[in-house]
Amino acid sequence: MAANSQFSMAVHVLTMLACSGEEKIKSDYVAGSVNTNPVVIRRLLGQLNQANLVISQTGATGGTRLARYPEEITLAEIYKAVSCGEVFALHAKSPNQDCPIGKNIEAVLCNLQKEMDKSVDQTLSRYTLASVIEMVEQGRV
Amino acid sequence: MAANSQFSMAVHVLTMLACSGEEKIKSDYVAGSVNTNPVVIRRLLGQLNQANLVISQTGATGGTRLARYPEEITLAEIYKAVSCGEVFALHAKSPNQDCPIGKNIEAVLCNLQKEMDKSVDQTLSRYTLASVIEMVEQGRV
DNA sequence: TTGATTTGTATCAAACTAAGTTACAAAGTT
DNA sequence: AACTTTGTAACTTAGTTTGATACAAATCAA
Repeated sequence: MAANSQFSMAVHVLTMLACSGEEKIKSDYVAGSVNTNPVVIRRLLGQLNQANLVISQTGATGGTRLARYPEEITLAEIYKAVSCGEVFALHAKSPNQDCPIGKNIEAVLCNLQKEMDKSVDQTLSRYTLASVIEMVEQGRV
Repeated sequence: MAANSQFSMAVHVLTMLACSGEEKIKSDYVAGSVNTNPVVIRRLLGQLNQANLVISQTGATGGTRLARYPEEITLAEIYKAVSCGEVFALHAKSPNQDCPIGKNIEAVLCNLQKEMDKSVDQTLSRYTLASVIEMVEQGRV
């Protein structure tokens, strides 16, 4: 399965917004840097808006800017905003409940899933948008 | 995007094999418990076979059994065997290289990706198939 | 007020992926 | 030789993602 690339795009877009400070940026401009369609960007910004990460404005001088300072936005928040928030999925179809393993495995996996999500969250919480900008500016790898 | 459910299925299948000890199990039987098609199971077992987690045999008395003891198989190995091994994907299309952010963001994300993968690996390494069986048997949640 | 611009969203098509199904060759047992 | 099971190819179906077009609603400037 192809992993979600929306998170990468979101970090990219938010980094651009962060670098523009208070100035509002247009979806057309962002689309140019991300190399995609403006509507794709607006859809993504819609999700980030719902998560209170950005503020958008319609109209002639409209556009989008960050809702908070880059130091106050962690990558964990961004991940939560655009991902299903699950590293792996539980069974699509429920297992056969007559099988003793099938009956109990789901609960075990569900707990494991929660633990994984916590682990991912902790790792991503160590970074803020500000730290990403630093790395990008320094060309550090 | 929908996360991969193959890992869940793999853990389920391997738990069944573990509970059967040395006895070989047929894909038809497994399919019944997982509630899917035998060919789907055989495809999955093919991946697990390539990762040296199971051993299969064709023929009238054929089937599949674990290649190692359940204590020696970690969930991290299973995850690696059936997943792309990436929590999130990098940009599908490469960003615009004329943009200073687009130019450097990929390297930063790539490093972050590696760190995430390591974090996931560490968490899953704490569990073996044997510990999963314990949890399933105890109906512990 | 009018015209221009931009977001937000609906709708559609194309591309891709995953899952399920059928079919059958190859391997192994009796 | 007859039977069973895996391994795999080929195809269909369903679901998701991406890209594109279109347009209403919001906002600003003249």
